[in-house]
Amino acid sequence: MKYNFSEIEKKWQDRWDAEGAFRAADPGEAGSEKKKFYALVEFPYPSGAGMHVGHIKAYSGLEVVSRKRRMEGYNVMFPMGFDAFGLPTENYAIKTGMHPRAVTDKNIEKFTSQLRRVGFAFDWNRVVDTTEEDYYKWTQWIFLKMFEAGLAFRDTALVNYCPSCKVVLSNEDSQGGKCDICHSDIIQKSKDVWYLRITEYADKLLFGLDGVDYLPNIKQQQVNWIGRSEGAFVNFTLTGKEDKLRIYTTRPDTLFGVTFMVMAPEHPLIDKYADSINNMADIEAYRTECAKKTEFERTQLVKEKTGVRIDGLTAINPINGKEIPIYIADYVMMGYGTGAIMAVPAHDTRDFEFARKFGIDVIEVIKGGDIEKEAYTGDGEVVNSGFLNGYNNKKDSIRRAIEELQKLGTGEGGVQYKMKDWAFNRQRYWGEPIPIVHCPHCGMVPVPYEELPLRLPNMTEFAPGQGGESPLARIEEYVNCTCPKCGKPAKRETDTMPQWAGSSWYFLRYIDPKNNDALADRAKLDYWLPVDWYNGGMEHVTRHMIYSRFWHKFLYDIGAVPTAEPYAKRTAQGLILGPDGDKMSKSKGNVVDPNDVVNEFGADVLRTYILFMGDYGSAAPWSESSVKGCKRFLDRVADLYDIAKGSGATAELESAFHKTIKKVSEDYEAMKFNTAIAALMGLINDIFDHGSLTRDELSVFIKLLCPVAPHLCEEINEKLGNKKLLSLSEWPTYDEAKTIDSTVEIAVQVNGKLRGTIMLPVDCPKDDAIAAAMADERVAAAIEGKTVIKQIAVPNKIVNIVVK
RNA sequence: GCGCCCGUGGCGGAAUUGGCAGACGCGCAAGAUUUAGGAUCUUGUGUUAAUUCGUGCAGGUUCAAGUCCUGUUGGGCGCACCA
Repeated sequence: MKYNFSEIEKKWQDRWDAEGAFRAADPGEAGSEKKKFYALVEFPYPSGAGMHVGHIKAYSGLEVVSRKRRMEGYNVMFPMGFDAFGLPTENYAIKTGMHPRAVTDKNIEKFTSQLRRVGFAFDWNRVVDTTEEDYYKWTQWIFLKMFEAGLAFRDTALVNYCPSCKVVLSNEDSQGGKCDICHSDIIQKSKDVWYLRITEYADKLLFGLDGVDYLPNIKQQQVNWIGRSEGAFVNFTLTGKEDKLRIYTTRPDTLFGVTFMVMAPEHPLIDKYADSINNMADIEAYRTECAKKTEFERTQLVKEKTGVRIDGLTAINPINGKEIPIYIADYVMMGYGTGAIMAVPAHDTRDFEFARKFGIDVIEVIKGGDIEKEAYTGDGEVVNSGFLNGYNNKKDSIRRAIEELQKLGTGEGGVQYKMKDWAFNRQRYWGEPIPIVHCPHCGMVPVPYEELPLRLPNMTEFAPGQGGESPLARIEEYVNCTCPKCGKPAKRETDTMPQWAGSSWYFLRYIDPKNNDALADRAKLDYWLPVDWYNGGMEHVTRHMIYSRFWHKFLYDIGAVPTAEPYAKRTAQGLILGPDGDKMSKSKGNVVDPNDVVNEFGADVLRTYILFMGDYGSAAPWSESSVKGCKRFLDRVADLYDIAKGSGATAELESAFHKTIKKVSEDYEAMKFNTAIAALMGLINDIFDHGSLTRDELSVFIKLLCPVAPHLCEEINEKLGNKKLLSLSEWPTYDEAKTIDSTVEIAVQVNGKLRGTIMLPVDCPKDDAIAAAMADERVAAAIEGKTVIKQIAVPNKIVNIVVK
C-alpha cells in the first residue's frame, strides 16, 4: 500500500472531527453508562513561538492511554485548553502595540491548528481559555469565596524595589542585587501584598498525599516543599521588659545549651525597644546593609556569618534562669518560624560558626561529638541539662522538655512549615482583575457575585506604572467606583492575579465549560471527578500541583466539589533534549520544530518516534536518523496490507500475536511506550519472516498500533473494508494459554557460567530438567572428572550445576 | 550541605520475584537492486585466539548479581543559613 501521509492524515483528522469521535459523554447522554476515564494533560501557555516537541511528548503519553481506554469501552474525557494570561503575551503586546487579547487569540489559533495536525484525540468541544470573561468570572468567584473565608488577605511584605526606577522587581529581575533596567542597587521595601493563606492547608496537602497515586519522587518533592517540622515554641523573657521573645526550635531538649539568642534584622521587637538599645546606630547600619541584599544573596551565597549584638537587651532562659545576650543576624529569616531563634552552638552548625566568630560560649548538652572542633548534630546522651540528663533518645528528651515548658507556662509543642503563604497579586494588565473595592468607610469590600466577571478594561498602553503600580491604576473610570456596601465613592483594587490562578481549577471547567450559573454543574462534577490520570512536567509538581490541590481542597470544604483530592494519579514525562544532548534552547540553536517533522515525515512518524525514543519518564536527546527508523517502520506497516492475504496463521505467528497483544496492552498502561513499539517492530519482523498474514491478524496489528499512529492505521482499516472508525473499534484481547509456548529454551550453567541451552517442554519437572542438562554434551564436558555438589533447577528458566 | 534519581555496545535504549545481558531502533560492514546518488531488500555486527572477558570503580551476600548490601567516583534533579 502506498503511504501518502500528508493526504491521509488530513483526511482522518477531518473524519474524526465530522463524526465527533472523541467527544466525551456527559452524565445522562448516550455513552455515559460506560466506565469514565478522565485523562488530563497540562494545558499550554500559547506563546508566539508555537508548539515545541516537548508539548507533543507531554500530550502523547495520555493520548495513547486514553485512545486505548476508549477502545476498551471507557467513556473517555481527554480535553485541551489554554493558560493564556501572563507576561510574555503582555510584553509582546507592549512591544508591538497589539492588544494582548488579539495576541492571545492569534496564538491560540496557531496552537490549535498545530495540535490538530498531530492528530490528538482531544474533545475539542471542551476547550477552555483562562482569559475569557466566562472563564475568569469563576476564577474571581473562587477568589471571593476565599476572601470570605479569610483565606485571601492583605499584608505588608518585603519586596525587591528599585529606588531609581521606582518599581517592584521580581527575584529574576533583580539578580545580584542590581536593577535589571538601570543597574542601581536594589533595596528591600515593605509593600502591601495580597496573600492566599495556603499554610492553613499545609497539613491537608501533606496528609492528602497518602491517598493518591503519584510517582514517588513527585510525592517526595511535595513533602519537601510543604516542609513540615515538629518542635516547640519557647517564650524567653526579655530582661526588664513586658514582651517575651518567642522562638521556634526543633530541639527543645537542648535548652540548657543555649548561650545566645538571634533575631532577624527586621524583627519588630527591635523597633519597639529602640529606646533601651544603646547601639541603635550600629543596628540601623546593619539593617540597611541587609536590606540591600536580595533574597538570592541572602540565602544562596552562604558565607561568613555576620551580625550585631544588641546592647541593652538580654533574655532569660526559662529553663535555668540564665541571662543571655541577643544578636541580630541575617542568617535568621523573618519569614520562617517566629523570626528569632535560641542558639545552641554546640549542636547547630550555623550557631557554632556564629559563636566562634563572636567568642560566645559553647556548652555541650548532647554527647557524641567533639564540640571543640565542630557542632555535633547527631543523637546521643543528654548531659549538663538538669532534669534532662541521662536521656538517650531524641524523641523522649524532646517530649520531656516540652512537658516541662508547658508546666512552666513558657512554651508548647508546635509545628512549622517551610511553605509560605502564596503572594497573589501582580502589578500587570494581562491577568484576572482582583474583584475588591477599597472603601474609606467600609474597608475592603468584595465586588458582589452578580457583578462578576469584573472585566479587564480596554486600554492601549500596558506598561506598568512608574511607582510600580498596575497599569489599571491609570484608568480613572475603572479605579473610581462606588462602594458596593455603603454606596459612597471608593477605589477599585488595580492589581491582577498571578499566572497560577487560572490554572488552579481548569480541570473543573473542562467538565462543564459553558456553564453560566456555576463553575460546573454538580451532577457532572460528581460523575467526572476525580481526574483519573494527570500527566505533566516535573517543573509543575510543586507550584502548580500544590496550588491547584489547595484550591480544590478549599472548594471541597465549601461543598463546591465532591472530592477532597483533584487528581487520583500523577505521572511526568521526561524532557526532550537537543541532538547535542543539551536542553533545547533558542540561543544554542538546537531546537527541533515539530512542524518540520510533520511536513517531512508525517504526524504518525513524529508521534511514534517521540514515544519510541526512550523511557517516557526520562530525558532523551533527539536523533534525526532514529526518526527515519520510525518512518521505515510505518512504511513496513503500510506494506503489511499487500501481504495480508495469507490463509490461516501458523501456530508460531498466532502465539507471537497473543504475546504482543498482552505486552502492548500492559506496556501502554505502564507508560512503557518504547517497549510496546519495540514489541510491534519485533512482531512485524516475524510477520515478514513468515511471508504473510491474515486480514484478521492485520486488523489486530493496526488496532494495537492505532493509539500511536492512528492516521495510518485508520487508512489500512478502511482499505480492509471496514466502515467503522478504527479509533472506536474494540481493543484486541488475548488468550493467556496462547502466550505460553509448548517448549522453552532453558539455560544450563555450571558453577554459574553458561555452558549451553536445552529445549524442554513447559513446566518440565525439575528432575527431568536436571537429567536433560546433565546429558548435554557441553555440560558433560564441563563437569568431566568433577564432583557434583548441588543441582539447582528453576522451572522454565535455568539449571545450574555446582561442581568441585 | 540535605533529599531523591541515574552510570549497560560506536549511539538511543531493553532486561517480572536475583535466573541465557545487549530486545527494538540508529549507526556501521558486506552483498543485491539502481546509469549514479538516494531509497529499498538480504546478511552480519559487545569483546576475544578461546569454552575468554564483559553492565562507572572496589568489596560483600548468593548455586546465580545490571538487579540486593557496603564503600567510592562521575552525572542529573529538587530544596537550600528552615532554627
